[in-house]
Amino acid sequence: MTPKRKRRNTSTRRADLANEIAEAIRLRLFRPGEWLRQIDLEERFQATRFDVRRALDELAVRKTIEHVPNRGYRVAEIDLKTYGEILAIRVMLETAAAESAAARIDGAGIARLDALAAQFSAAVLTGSRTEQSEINRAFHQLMYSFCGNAVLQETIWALRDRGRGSQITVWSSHEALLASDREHHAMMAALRAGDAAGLAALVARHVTKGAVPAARPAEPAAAPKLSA
Amino acid sequence: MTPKRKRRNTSTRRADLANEIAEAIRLRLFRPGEWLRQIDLEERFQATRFDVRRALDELAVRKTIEHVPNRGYRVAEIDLKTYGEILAIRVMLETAAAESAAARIDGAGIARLDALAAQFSAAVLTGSRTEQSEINRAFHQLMYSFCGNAVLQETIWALRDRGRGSQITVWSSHEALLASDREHHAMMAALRAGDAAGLAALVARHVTKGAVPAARPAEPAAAPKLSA
DNA sequence: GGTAAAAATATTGGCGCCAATTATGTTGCA
DNA sequence: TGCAACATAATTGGCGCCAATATTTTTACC
Repeated sequence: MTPKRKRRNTSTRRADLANEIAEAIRLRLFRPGEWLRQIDLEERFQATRFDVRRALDELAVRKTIEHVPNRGYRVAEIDLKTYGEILAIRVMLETAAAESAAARIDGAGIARLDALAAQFSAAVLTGSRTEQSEINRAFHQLMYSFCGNAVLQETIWALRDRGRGSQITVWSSHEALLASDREHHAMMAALRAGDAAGLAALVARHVTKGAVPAARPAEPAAAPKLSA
Repeated sequence: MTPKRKRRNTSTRRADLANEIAEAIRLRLFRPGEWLRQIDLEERFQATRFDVRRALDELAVRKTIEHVPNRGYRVAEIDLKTYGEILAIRVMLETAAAESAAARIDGAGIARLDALAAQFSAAVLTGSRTEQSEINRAFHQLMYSFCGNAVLQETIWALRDRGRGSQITVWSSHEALLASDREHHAMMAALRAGDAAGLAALVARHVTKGAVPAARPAEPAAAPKLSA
């Protein structure tokens, strides 16, 4: 097994490695609390130790992982309080982004979003959990991309990524998954009708209800409070 | 000039250096667009080159500075569009934080805030611009600290720091400075009355009006829009 | 056999060296 | 003098080495 490409462009490598690792964490290839050994990452991503360390540092700043001196880096585990805090902020930002998107999206955009909603519907039946997750991500990403505020989008995705390392089952049951799917189509209807307020309300519920603590899946979704 | 302390605790050094540099940028010791030469930073902060590079990397991730490969790092210059986008988000988050703080602050907290408001009033008359700025920062920091949402606070301050590298005069005139001072005291009145909605409205105006483009200082503050 | 000390192993992380790149200064030529 | 090509200096940044620290295994002793 000779190293296929020990060193490639070197400038793109550096920048993307952090995102590659972040994606692996999103896909649950590394679980919350798990240690990320530098040697393993070197091999898995065919990168130099130096680049690995840089990427880990970046992810630590982004709070995706946690750094323990002389122990290493591990996927961040966030407690329920912090998770609730993140949700509260997400509700504010995502409703705002959706409202703005409703006012700015055009026909072509709606068509593309529709396609993703349909893809999700299909994935609910046949796809894997990670497939569903990625399509869901793409749907919301595309929707918020019409809000016209790049910083707002960055902030939203930073928060979503940060909330990942929690003991939360995003779709705690198949019914929850179906509910998400229905809500996507309801959002599309609101978008087509130009009903910004309605869309915002849907998004608020979607964000809050989509993620239920794994321990108590039947808990009714509380009204979004600012503190957990 | 012998180096007083070339290496100190080494673990705190690393973590704090980024914040020290960030503070220097806040205080305008480095101006937007200015290059941060690693050798200079080494000497000024008595740190090793390695630590300097780490700190610069961190600030680049935080978007406080910008990295140009093979050129180095420079204080980020943000355009008016991005600045507007940041303001729009800040209005959302800071009004929410203020509203929550109003419901949770106690008498002792109000007293401490009052002290800072008084300090600001004094600094308006006698203090330097950076003094005013730091006291103002402390005032808002303390106020938001009562909101009960740590992530929200982090997010707010990340955005405030990020908006710093713009061609904006925060207090474009002495009148603007006086207005800020008056608004601080108005906020205190709202807090004492437990008027969360009133406080939120004040904060929204404060955030939006406090920062006026230097080029057109007389422009009336527009209603907060989501996109710039 | 169980526990504690000690050795061996594994992993992280500080740091210096120097190649690559860019900026600056100088020379030669029209 | 103005411009371009070249030489020189300054600066960044990749990377390997190995010391410091943590973890596991072995050994020794009760």
